Amino acid sequence: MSKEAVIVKLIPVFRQYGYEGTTLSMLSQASGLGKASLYHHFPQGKESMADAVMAYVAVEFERAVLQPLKSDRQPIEKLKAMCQGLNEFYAAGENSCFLAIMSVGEADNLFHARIKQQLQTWIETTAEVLIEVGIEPAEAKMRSQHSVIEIQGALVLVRIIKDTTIFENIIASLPQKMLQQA
Amino acid sequence: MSKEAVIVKLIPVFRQYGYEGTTLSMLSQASGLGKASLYHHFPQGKESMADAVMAYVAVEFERAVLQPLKSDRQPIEKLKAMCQGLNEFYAAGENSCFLAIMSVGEADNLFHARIKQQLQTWIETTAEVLIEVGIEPAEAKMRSQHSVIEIQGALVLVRIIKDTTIFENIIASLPQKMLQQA
DNA sequence: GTCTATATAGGGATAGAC
DNA sequence: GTCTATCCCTATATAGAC
Repeated sequence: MSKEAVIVKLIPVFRQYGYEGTTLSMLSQASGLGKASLYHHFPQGKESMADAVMAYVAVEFERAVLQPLKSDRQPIEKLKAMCQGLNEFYAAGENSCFLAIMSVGEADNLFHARIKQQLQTWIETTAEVLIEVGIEPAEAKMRSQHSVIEIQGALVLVRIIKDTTIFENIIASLPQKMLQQA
Repeated sequence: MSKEAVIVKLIPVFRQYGYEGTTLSMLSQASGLGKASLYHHFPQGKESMADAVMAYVAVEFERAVLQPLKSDRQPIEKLKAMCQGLNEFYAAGENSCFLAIMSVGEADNLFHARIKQQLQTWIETTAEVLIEVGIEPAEAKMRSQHSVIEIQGALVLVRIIKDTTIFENIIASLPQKMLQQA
């Protein structure tokens, strides 16, 4: 099995149980590999498995969410494309955000710098699009940050209330909200 | 030491490390009691410690956040009082929300029903105030839910970015936002 | 009510055969 | 590259003295 194929199978385990709630037994079962086989792919053990999963997911996020913002379409179209990417990336809200899940406990000690960096890149990349339509940089940053707040909050609520329309409504309202009176 | 005094000392451990990231050794150290002494207070072990902590925090939330909404003041004053309570309860955003932290992994299996119930009570109690000023019940629920989304999202961002002004800004804007054009 | 000491299970991790 | 078998450690939990 390719390393990438293994990583893909580990993703849902870390996402559901968090770093410390995930055990090698779970990862073994999810991947179909014995524990020792996992150590062949990840000599540093659980920590490097989480590391690989985070890196893989970051690339997926870049592709699904950030790339659309860097295309040469109209700003409104870019934002709509981002929202489509968000809907896909978070499976309509059913997927918890890795950045939120991994910013707790020991995982936070291990990955904090990367998590913070990723979140800020997201905010800044979105802000660029707003600046493009003439919104003041400071205001653009605020709006962009606010959109991320809404998304993260919606993901928490969906996890608890189990109603994906909460997430879908937030996503649907995002583009207009971000550009309003611009 | 009284049971309540013990519970208070356990709170920050579960809040920072989550249910599965918290160990009895941590709880022992935080409380100043030996592991066996903790079992005197909580015969069911870690699960009942988390249970007691969740119940205690729920009472604090009720007092700080929900009670102000049930006073006989003007609606806008009630919302402002809630925001003051939120700021206190979440320590200006430095405290992660227990409902969010405990809705992950094994803890979610143990506590999901209570967590969902608590979140919905919060949303409904806030909605009552909006209905009081003539907002349609459906719209009141939406706005109320949206305010909780913003709070939860802000708590996630503060945890990662470590800037409490994010939370404070959200809180400051809440009352007006909830009542706008009502 | 708190302690020391201990039991038991499962966690992460490794050795070495195939 | 995957396995079986095993190691060591820590986690949860208990027994029983004080």
